[in-house]
Amino acid sequence: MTDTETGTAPAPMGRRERKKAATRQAIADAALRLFLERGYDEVGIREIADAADVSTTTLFKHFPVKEALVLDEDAEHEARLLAAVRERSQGQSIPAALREHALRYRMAAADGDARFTAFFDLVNGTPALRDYAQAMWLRHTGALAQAIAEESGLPEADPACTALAHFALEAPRAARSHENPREAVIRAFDLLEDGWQALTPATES
Amino acid sequence: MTDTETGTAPAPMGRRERKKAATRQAIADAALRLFLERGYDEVGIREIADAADVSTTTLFKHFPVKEALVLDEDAEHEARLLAAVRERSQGQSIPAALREHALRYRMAAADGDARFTAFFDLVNGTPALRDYAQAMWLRHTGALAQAIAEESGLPEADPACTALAHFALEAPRAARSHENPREAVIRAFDLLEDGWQALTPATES
DNA sequence: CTCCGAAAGTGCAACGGTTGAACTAAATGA
DNA sequence: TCATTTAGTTCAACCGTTGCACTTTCGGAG
Repeated sequence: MTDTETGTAPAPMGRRERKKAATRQAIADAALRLFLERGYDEVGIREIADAADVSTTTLFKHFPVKEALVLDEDAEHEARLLAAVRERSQGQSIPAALREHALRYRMAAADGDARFTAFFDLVNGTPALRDYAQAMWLRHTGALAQAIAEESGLPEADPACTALAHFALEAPRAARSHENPREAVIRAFDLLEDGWQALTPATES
Repeated sequence: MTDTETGTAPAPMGRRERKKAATRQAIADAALRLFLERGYDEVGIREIADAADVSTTTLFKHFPVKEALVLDEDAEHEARLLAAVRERSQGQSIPAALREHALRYRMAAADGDARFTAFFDLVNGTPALRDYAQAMWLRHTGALAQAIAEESGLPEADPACTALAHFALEAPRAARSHENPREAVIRAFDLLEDGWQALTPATES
């Protein structure tokens, strides 16, 4: 959340952009603090704007919708997703790499620090945020499908690539209803793994 | 849409329930007419209520949200879905049966009558309605997973059943981005077909 | 038959997210 | 230095949705 040295902007920004970024950060901070304190649905937009000392109009100039106050569109997420496929270890299949990624980045790890866990719980405990997050992941379907096509040697337009991409991104959601989501995700990827193997003509490098 | 002899209520209703049903129908008719004329987003709730000569409060007593004015929760949809699995032809695999169902009931057929096509286009051309419809389908995941478990002999709690159910229901959406969605759906189910075959221990009847 | 309670419907006011319009103020760059 | 951007403001509204208090009307039990 606190973007301390996230390396997002090593480019020297002018006073203007710095102020803009500061305002944005102030809004996001205020929002997250209030949400964690009282719950997403119990905090209104106007209240957040007040806490950050801006007008609601300004708030919406920085974040298109309320959910975005919590879930920032992050280019890193997509980068990591594609990297998981492209830079997978030797001999690892594409579905296996995607499973690893899903387990690492989308299933709550009981160990992480408290701040992160609280954030995770906030998202997972609020339907609006859950849905928004899932929709964000799905927006990477096209890019992921393309990466899969390149890595597998299948024609880029092969719908099988899109299908694998979409299913892989949906797997965590499908697993959500089970007692043990991690196990369920693993099993879901078993399905994809076997199906993919049958579909792909042993072209993998 | 017009439930002329849909067989939904052969039970003799009292005057009261008949009036209620009539009001509901009047609202739905007015809404659909206006939506088709001017587009979903261009018609407000208050206007629909006026057209049906009821108050907005009454409208919301019949339909929980705006989208429901177009997409009625229909028990038949789930029944057909489960029947597709349970009453599939001899030797047909479960994924194959699901593919058939998806192609038949979820991909626009260019031939059908104009009224139906217009309705289909309205839904598919309005993001809010598309999403709502997809969410409705996904609500059948649990029931479908159970049916799959029964038919396949896998333990009912096996996440693979949920995974197959979820993926099958998501397939049409995954195919949406392609030029030829039908072909894309077919290919998506190839993936599931092969994966399922590998997972299932030849227990099928 | 009558009367009571349930349920349909009404009217109105409000809330919360979101948008538009008209405007101010500050930073930028020529 | 001046003109152009553009972040930010203020205010008012829209839209979906909900709550409240109230009326009407049907249905059933005494």
